[in-house]
Amino acid sequence: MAAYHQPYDPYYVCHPHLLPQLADEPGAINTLFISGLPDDVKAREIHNLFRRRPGFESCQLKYTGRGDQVVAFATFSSHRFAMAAMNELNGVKFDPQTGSSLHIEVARSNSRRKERPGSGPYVVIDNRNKEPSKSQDDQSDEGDSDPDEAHEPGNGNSPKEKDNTKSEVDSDQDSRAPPTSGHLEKASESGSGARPCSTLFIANLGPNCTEDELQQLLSRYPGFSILKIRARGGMPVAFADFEELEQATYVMNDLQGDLLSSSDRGGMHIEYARSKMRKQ
DNA sequence: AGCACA
Repeated sequence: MAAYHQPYDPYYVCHPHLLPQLADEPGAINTLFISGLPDDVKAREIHNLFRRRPGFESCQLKYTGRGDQVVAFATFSSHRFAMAAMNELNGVKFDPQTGSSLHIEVARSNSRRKERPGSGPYVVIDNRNKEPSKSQDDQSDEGDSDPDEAHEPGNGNSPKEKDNTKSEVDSDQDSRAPPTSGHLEKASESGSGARPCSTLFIANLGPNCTEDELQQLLSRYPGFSILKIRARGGMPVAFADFEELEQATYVMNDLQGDLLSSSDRGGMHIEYARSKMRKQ
């Protein structure tokens, strides 16, 4: 079926302002923190990565000054949109050459640094050691340093370092179907297609995955209660129950695509379980 | 793509 609005725009994904815009509770974070970027990443690349994601508002690239480390922030019009983008892009391979993959988390605080007409398309913050000879080389926008954002993100619970390897980033090619094509529906919590549940379903485990291995990993997260593994003849799958939905969601996002030492077929695939684990 | 326990 042809999209009766915008039939000819290959860049068309969907218009954020047409999507159901559930109001964020005050204080909701709508900014993502992106690390795992190659040190030669360009602001343009970050912009291209996010610009067609529903609800995208602005992004900025930041040279932290710690070595060549570069991080980025992307701001969306709502928390949900930010989560959707995070779920789609987290763990994605950003540079096929080096194999570096994106690590995306919710930022510690919202970016106040919106895209401003006067400041050019990309916001770049350069904290690299200012060599006397070399003035600010980038299109940095203003003088005030950045009091707003958080580098080492962490929602109070971020015990790990990752090495994911996942799908290819679709950054620039505009060939993606809109997640929502016009008609209203409860914005899906994305991530899994399933509806949110405080029990997680963990698949793509290797045949040698042990309950112990998963237990070790999961027990580092707040709210984790019970793990169950089923082999059911085929590959093992696991169910992990959490006290709160938010804690399950955090773990799903944090561990998505991660490799276990027993993994032999890629990283874990984590979704919300179809039903909450029965308390017993 | 794979979702159990009651």
